[in-house]
Order: sequence, then C-alpha cells, then structure tokens
Amino acid sequence: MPEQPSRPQPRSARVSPREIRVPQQARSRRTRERTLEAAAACFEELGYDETTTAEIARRAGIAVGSVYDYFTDKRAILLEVLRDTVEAVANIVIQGLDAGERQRDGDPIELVRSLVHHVFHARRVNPGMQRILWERFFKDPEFRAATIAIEDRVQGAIVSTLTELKAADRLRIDDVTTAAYVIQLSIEWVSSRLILGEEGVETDNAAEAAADMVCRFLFSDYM
Amino acid sequence: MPEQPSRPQPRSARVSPREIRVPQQARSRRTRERTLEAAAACFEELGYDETTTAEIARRAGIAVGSVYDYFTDKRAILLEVLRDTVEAVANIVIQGLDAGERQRDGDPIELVRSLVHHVFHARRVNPGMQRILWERFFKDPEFRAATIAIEDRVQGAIVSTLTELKAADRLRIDDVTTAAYVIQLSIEWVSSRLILGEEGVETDNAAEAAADMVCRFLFSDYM
Amino acid sequence: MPEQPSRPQPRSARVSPREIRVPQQARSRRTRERTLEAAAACFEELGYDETTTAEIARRAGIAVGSVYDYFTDKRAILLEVLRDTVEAVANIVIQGLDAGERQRDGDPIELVRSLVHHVFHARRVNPGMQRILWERFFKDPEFRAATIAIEDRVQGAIVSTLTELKAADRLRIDDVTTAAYVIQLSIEWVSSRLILGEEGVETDNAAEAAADMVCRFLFSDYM
Amino acid sequence: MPEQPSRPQPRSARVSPREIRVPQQARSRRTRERTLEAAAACFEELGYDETTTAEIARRAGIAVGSVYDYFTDKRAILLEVLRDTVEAVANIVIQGLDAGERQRDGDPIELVRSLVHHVFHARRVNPGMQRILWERFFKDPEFRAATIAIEDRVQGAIVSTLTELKAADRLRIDDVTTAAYVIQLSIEWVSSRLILGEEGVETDNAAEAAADMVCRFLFSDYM
DNA sequence: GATGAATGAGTCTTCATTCAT
DNA sequence: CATGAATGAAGACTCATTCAT
Repeated sequence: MPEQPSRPQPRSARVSPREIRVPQQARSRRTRERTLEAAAACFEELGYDETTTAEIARRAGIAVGSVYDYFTDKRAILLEVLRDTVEAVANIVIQGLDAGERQRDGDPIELVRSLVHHVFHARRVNPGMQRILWERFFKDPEFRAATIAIEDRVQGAIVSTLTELKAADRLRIDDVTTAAYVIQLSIEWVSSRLILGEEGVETDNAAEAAADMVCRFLFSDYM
Repeated sequence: MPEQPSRPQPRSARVSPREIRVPQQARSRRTRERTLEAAAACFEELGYDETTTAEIARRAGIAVGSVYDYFTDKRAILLEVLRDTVEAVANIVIQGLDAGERQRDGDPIELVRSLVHHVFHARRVNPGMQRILWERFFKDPEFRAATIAIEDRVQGAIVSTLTELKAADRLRIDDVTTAAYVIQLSIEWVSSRLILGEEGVETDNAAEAAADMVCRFLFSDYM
Repeated sequence: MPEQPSRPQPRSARVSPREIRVPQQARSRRTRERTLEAAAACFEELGYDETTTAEIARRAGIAVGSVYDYFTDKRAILLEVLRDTVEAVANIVIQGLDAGERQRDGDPIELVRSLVHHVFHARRVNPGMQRILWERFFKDPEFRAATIAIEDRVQGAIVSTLTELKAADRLRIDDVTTAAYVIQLSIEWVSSRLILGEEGVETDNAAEAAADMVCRFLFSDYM
Repeated sequence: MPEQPSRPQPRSARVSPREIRVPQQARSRRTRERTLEAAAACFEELGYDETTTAEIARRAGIAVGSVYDYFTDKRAILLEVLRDTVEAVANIVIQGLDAGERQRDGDPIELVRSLVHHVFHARRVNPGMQRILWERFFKDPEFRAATIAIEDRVQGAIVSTLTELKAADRLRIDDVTTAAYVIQLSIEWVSSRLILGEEGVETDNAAEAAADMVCRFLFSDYM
C-alpha cells in the first residue's frame, strides 16, 4: 500500500478555517479583481444559481483554486459583487438628488423629478445583478442587511434634503425619516418592476405618476 | 456479468412528455390535494430550494413517484401553490377595498386607509410563500406572468373604485390605471419590506405615511 | 432567464437530514448488500482513503447516488464493514477458546495454545481491513468504541474461562478481568505486527513465546 | 487574449526531482529546524491529514515554498518528525532499563517494573504523534521500517539485559531475542491502548498485571 | 535564498426525475 | 393506481505542490 501521489483531502474536519488571502502584491490584487469582474459578468448574464465557480474561474482566466484563495465562498463573491452594484445604484440616486438641488434654483418639484428619473435610470445598471438582489433579499439576512445599510445612505440623503426643505417651510409632512423610507421604497419598486421585470406598462407614465405622487405627498403648495 | 439494475433515462432524453394525470375520482383528487398541502407547508417552512420532492411526498404520505403523476415538475407544484397564495392575498386586498367602500359612507380617506390596512394584513398570510414569490419573480417569467395576472385583478378593483370617485369628481388625477398601478406597487413593497423583511422600522408609522401619500396623490381636497 | 433543467443543489442548507433508506423490498436489500460487499473489497485492496465512493458504486454495479441512499457517509460504510470484520475476528477467537476447552480434556495449556493459535489465525481474515482498523483506531472515537465493544465480548469469554479455572484452583492470578485485558491485547498486538505488518520475524516462535508467557502468567503449576 | 497566469506543472509530470537543499549555513539550518518544530506542533495538535503545509509554514513563520526547499514532501516532514518522537520514546525506555539495572542491586523484578513504568511513561510524550505513528504504521512501509529500526534498539537493550541475566542463570527462557520482541510489543500495546486510546480501564492495575506477566515469563524463581 | 501566488485534479455529495414492480 | 428503488450529471470546494518574481 504505497502512498499515492497526494489527493486533495475531502471536505472533512479542517480545524482552523482556510486563510483568505489579502492581496499584497500587485499580481495578487489583479487576480482578485479579475475574479470579481468575471463573477459580475457571470452573475449578470446567467444568474446566481446558474453560475458555477468553475465558470467564474474560466472567465477570469485563472484556476478554480485561486478563486478560493480570495473568497471563502461563492456566496462571499456574490456578497461583494452585489455590494458594488447596490453602491453604484445608490450613488446614482444620491447624485440625482444633488443634481436636482442644483437644478432650477432648487425648485422642489424638479428635485423630486430628478430623483425619480435617476432612480429609474439606476435600474439599468447591472439589471441582472439587481434581479439577483431581490432574489436573495428575503432569503439571506446578510444580504438584506448589507443592502439596507447602503439604502440607508440614500434615505439619509433624502432626509437631509427634506430637512432643508422643512426648514424653508416647503414641506407638509413632519416625520421626515418615515417619509424618506416610504418614498424611496415606492420609487424603487415601481422602477424595479417596470425595468427589471419588463412589464408591459408605459414606463414614462408610471415614472411621472410616481413623481406626482411624491410631490403631492411632500409639498403643501403642489397642486 | 451481474444484471445491471434498471437505469431511468436521463432527464434530457425525455421524448414524449409524460402524461399528467387529471384526477377524476375522489381518491385521486384527494391525493393531488394532499400533495399541494404538503408542498405548501414545506415551501412555507423551508423555502423552495430547501424543499425536496422527497420531503413533499413524505409529508403527503405518498410515494415520490405519485407526485410526478400529478405534476410535471417541482416547479409546477410551486406554480400552483404560489398561485393560491397570490390569489388569497389578492382577495384580502379586494375585500379591503369593498370594506372601505361600505365604511363611513364611502369616505375616500377611509377607503384608502382600509386598502393600506388590508394590504399590510395580507402580508401575514403565508409569509414564507410570499418571500418565495419575490425570490422567483424576476427569475422566472412564468411566475411573473401568473403573479401579474392576479395582481391585475387587484388593480382592476382599484381602477373601478377610482373610476367611481372620478365620476363623483373627488379625484385629482386622470390616468386612473397608471395611478392604480403605482399605488398598488408602492403599498405592496412597503408592506413587504416591513413584514417579510422584518426591518427594524415602525410598521404603523410607515403604513400611515403610505396612506397619507396615496390620499394626497388621489384626492384634491385632502390636506 | 428561463429555468434550466434542474440541477442538484449544492451541499448547502438542507434542513432535515437526508433520510437513509431502510430496505424493505428484496431488491433494496440486495443493493445494500452489494454496496457493502463492494466497499469491503475496495477497502481491503486499496485502503480507506484510497477508496472513492465512485469506485464502490462501480464495483457494486450501481449508481453513486444509490450508495448514499443506504449510507450517510463513506465513513458510515466503513463503520459497518469494519464492524463485520471485527465481529468475524472476535468470533474466530471465541471459537478458539471453545475449541481449546473441549480439547484434551480441558488441559489449560492447550487452551491457551488454542487461543493464541486462533488469534494469529484470525489476523489472516481481511488483513487490509484490520490494517484500516488500527489506522482509524486512535483517530476516530466512534470506531474505537465500536471495536472495543466487540473486543469486550472476547475478553468476556476469556474471563468466563478463567473464572472456571479459578474455581478449579488452577490459576495463580486473582484479577481475572485485568488479566484477560492484558492477555488479549498482548496476543492481538504481537499477531497484528507479525501478520499485518509482515515483519521479518519468525511467526511461530513468537506465537509460542506468547503462549508460553500467557501460561506462566496464568498457571501456578506451569513450568 | 489576456495573458495567462503561470501554470505550475501538474504533480505527476515531474521529471527531474527537485533539488532538496541541505542547509549549510546557520540561518538555513535554523529555518529547517523551525519547520520541523512547527510541523511537530501541528501534527501533535491536529493530526497528520488535518495539518496543511500552509499551516506548517504559517507557524514556522516562513513561506510555503520554503518548506519545499528543505523537504520533498509533507510525508518527508512527518517521517522526520516521527522519527524524533520514536527516538525519544525509545530513549526513555532504554533509560528505564538502565535505571532498573542500577536499582536495588539489579533485582530483576524491579528491573521489569522499571521497564514497564518507563514504557507507560513514554506514552505521554507527544501522544498525538504516537497516534499518528500507529495510524501510518501498517499503511506506509517506510514508516514501519523506520519505526522498527528504532524499536530494534530497544529490543537490543532488552536482549543485552536478558543475556546478562541468562548468564547469571536467572532466566527460564532461552530464546532471548524472541522474548524481547514479545515483551516489548506487549507492554507497548497495553500502554498505548490505555494512554493513547484513553480507554476506561484502570491503568495501574493493567501495568502491574503486565509486569507480573513478564516476570513470570522470564524468571523461574518468580512466584 | 525566499516568497507567496497560482494550479487543477480529484473528492464527496445531492436530489429531481424515471420506471420496473 | 401506487410504490420506492435507482439514476447520474453536476457542483462546490480542498490543498499538496510548483515556479515566476
């Protein structure tokens, strides 16, 4: 019974968890980056379940093992890629607010329009990934928490804006935080359904209606 | 040469689609029913992916093979079970509208409140299943279509109500259909996030804000 | 993103542990049996680590999946196969005692000789499996416990025999249990090393020496 | 076409065996030493299979690659570490003999007692490593050979002692070599099972019984 | 001399689905 | 009608070892 050329151990009782490599050399950083890019592409195109780690590695031009040097899990990759997407989306929305504030001398109606417009626009960024987001959202608390954390930044931005408007006495509502929450979710979902779900509804009309709704909700002098 | 045990055809080699039994007799119908109940319980408790057909059969007290007598697929089972859930949810909402219409002499504000209340309430019905719904929604066009078809009934009911109000000149908006769409999605999502997602936000406040938003959106004489 | 033909789930969060089939039909029993036989052959020839579940299935002429219908684990298979081996070995030894007792009118010396002889003989039964036994013995408490439980039967048999001899006043020792323990382990190990380890030592001499040692240990009138 | 990252040769394609560095300078020697110490610690704590070369390197504070500068194999490391352990154990036993000889004027009974005592005592030295020893013993001929070679020193020492006693006419047996073999293995195994296997048997009783057995075996005038 | 990034063959295991009985 | 035994493709993940830098 001579020793065979060693085989990888079965998944058994590894005691200390595998070390995840924190890239220090440039090559390493590049590999990690490539993995993320490949994973993002796969997820976007194929969906999460349909993406295999082997395919990610193939697209990244690396070995499967290397994927596991940088990430504990397929899930860990998704978590990171998804965070990026959510972040990108959030940034677009926040920029939309800024843009709206600068526009037309801070006309609040334009501000809301700009917000809505940017939210809808943001839905076009990695739509496959955003589909995965809602797919995992109620399934995986960690994803949910991560997503909410980033959404909170958006709501925070809305709150600031609203608070300023409140100070300028342009607002009919008092609970700015709850308002921001409801507004954000509403626009988010209408836009998601229309754009990610490709429902046969006229997008522009719905966007306008949503903006109209929000304006009436917020502003006392909006007819 | 030992006799080889039988090898079922691989999944893909299927040529003529298996006949799905349409139960005629009482016993058959009962078996089909039991399968659906078992499946519903499994999905609700465990989630879709985590539920195996074997577990469904076990709970239904039948053989795995029998499951495939009545359903082509695990997916087909989900489709049916989920339709039931969506239907139940829709009915609750529609009843909410009816109730609202009868209430307080058709006071439109109460009507909206009632709608919102019932939508939130409906989220407590089979929450596990509703989570699965959103999980599959963007993933599987057939699910999406089925869901939308039922939601359409809700929106239809809203449209009727709004049309009546419009006739009574109580409405500030014109495009009643789009309004119904936006309203429905907004309340649906806010309630889903709060109840299915168990986010740490005060539910009652958000529900009230949503109702407030919708009222302002709809009614010209609502302050 | 239409559903692919379903793929087996990754090893993830199955909630209720897989059911292990308890064979009820004859076919089933036969398959389980075949699996055990194939596994025994593989382990014997190749060793435990070197045996793959795929190879077991191949030899049994069944599908890999079927192996997992009847056993939770590769380890579970080993546990069962090994138990059989240990049992077989134990039986040989116990029979050796019986044979010794009947021999030559219960001459105690012959009894010990017979015992030693049978222990050595038993080492030829599935030697590969016995090697695996010692390989896992200190590694896996469950194996150890199972092995010890069976060995205990052997020691119990020795104890009975010794107790009789004690009553007949042929024994110089008092603590019959400890004696049985020490005797059993000593012969077991000497025989294992010689036969399983194929050491270049004259087996017969060693066996005789061991018997001699045990006799002197036990009997006051043995020179 | 993205540049493919370097792909090391698969394990089997090795043609000319890698040069193993024989450390000449102090620093090198130190590195090699550190590796061995780290490996010993890992093996002792985790077991052989459970220890990864990465973990060894980590504990040694060096790079994985460096491990392979000094050792061909993970197995080669074990071989060396294990040799140390076996050597240490052997030395303890041999010292036990010496001590026994000097004790009480060379009383042979004390000598055996001392031997047994030291063998049991030796089991406490790197028990994890000793478990690995028995785990590999029947599996890997090279390990077995190395172990036996060292054990032979022990048996040689026993033989010398016995030969002296024989000359002094204190011994009832003639084949001193075989006796040494049987004695050594017996005590070794009883002690291993008790101490490495943590069986629920009273250690002192068993040790005494073993000593008693050996004495009766060896000495004609021992009652 | 050393580093640590990369490799990839090879494991175990799962479970939707089929079909002989 | 029902049963439940059998299938096997497919996936995630490991880790000893190599080699470019």
